[in-house]
Amino acid sequence: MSGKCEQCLVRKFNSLRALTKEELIRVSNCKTTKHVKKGEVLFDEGEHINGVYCIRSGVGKVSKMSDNGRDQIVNLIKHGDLIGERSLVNNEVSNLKAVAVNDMEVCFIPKEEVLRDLEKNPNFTMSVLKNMAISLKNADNVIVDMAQKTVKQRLAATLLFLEDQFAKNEDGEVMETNFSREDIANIIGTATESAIRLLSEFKKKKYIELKGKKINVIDRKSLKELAEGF
Amino acid sequence: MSGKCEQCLVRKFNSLRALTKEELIRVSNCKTTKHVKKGEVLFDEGEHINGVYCIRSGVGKVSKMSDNGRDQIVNLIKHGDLIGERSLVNNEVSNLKAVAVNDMEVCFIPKEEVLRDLEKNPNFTMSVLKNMAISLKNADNVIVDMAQKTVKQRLAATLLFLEDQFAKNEDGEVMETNFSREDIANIIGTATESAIRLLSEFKKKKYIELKGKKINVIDRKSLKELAEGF
DNA sequence: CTAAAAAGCTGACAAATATCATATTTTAAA
DNA sequence: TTTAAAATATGATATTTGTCAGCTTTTTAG
Repeated sequence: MSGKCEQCLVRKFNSLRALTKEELIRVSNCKTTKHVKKGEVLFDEGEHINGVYCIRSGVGKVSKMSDNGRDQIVNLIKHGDLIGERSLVNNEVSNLKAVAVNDMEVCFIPKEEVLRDLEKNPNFTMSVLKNMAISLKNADNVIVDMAQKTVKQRLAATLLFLEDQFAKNEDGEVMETNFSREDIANIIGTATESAIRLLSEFKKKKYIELKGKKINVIDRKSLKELAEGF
Repeated sequence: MSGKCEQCLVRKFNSLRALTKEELIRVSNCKTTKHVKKGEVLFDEGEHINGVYCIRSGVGKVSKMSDNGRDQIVNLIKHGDLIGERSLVNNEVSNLKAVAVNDMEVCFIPKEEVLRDLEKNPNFTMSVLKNMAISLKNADNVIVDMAQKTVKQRLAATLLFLEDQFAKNEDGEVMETNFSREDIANIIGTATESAIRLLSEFKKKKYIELKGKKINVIDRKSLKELAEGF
């Protein structure tokens, strides 16, 4: 155990903020905290998760293996995110795999406690419902982009997204995320070589700077126009 | 008004089955029934839906316009489906457009009634939540397919899906759905010509029969293998 | 019923993307 | 530190997919 949920700021970002003080104390008492090193698996496809994870720090990738044997990343997670509610709600094994991209600190809240709160606290349930509705809307947008945009457009959009969401950590400091070229390819759904090639092209056109794994966007406007199809 | 919800079998297929008898009577009294002719718009992007639609009969396509001006179909709806909960839960205008593929009969339940039931009946809320979790899982699968499968594989998968889900109506009779070649292209995310070309190829290979709009799958096995990447 | 419009179809070609091969650089392990 | 393995990079080429053009068939409106 590491710290109390009542004092943890991370919960402010997710549905746990809808819990009452008493519920939060109960959660705090039954939760476990876990360190997941870069590259380690938080949970895998087909696993019974039996609870939800609340991300305290670090970055993770959530993916699903496709028939052709390539992992497709369907979500990225960072501090404040809650993951596992879906499998929990439907009482199913996980259909996704979560791997740490950077070292992560996560709290695990057992299923029973979450289900109890869902039953007893309508505010909590509505909050989970709202979050799921937002996720579903985002998923629809991703489907449209995957279906209709070129790889180049998707890469441009993804670079902007990563800059917005993962360039700084919870304290606003510059964060060194460890997304590999393969990760980026698996986000946009293309071959690793294609992703690398396009990154080189963007670099040549001075849209971005490449410093090892760190990608700095230097021409937001051009990337944005590209992503939206100019 | 056309019939009472209490006696409508369609509700058995969706979250409305979680309502109590009293709630159902209230719903029945405030709902309105609407006929939507083939090609007509049920609701459009940016519109305040202000309620949910329960589909009694017919088939509809749910799509989103992409930046490049092409509609991407993200969902197909038929009898028993409920649509509009997402925008309702998040109190947002619709991000999607729904158009009738065949003549439809739909019931509209006003927002206030649905919100009231969500607040008062935890079983209903949990049911909506479960359905949304299922939709989210499906959306993830679509993302993976869009990103990782070829157009040919996606067409094969879509033909099987349409055969399973839309070949027969609510009474088990053969249903003549009116999906155009363009609709099919907009489901799999490709150019209409490409979809047509591949359909011709599948016909030549005796995977399917083409009789006007009606597409009959005659070699499920081959299509399945193709879709899964043999 | 008939004309016009829309949908369906096919070919030719161009553009986008994947694959394979190989070299270079970076990272991790001994 | 040294060495092996992994990640990154780039070229050559094959495959897939999109676009444009023209034609035929089907549907719709008058």
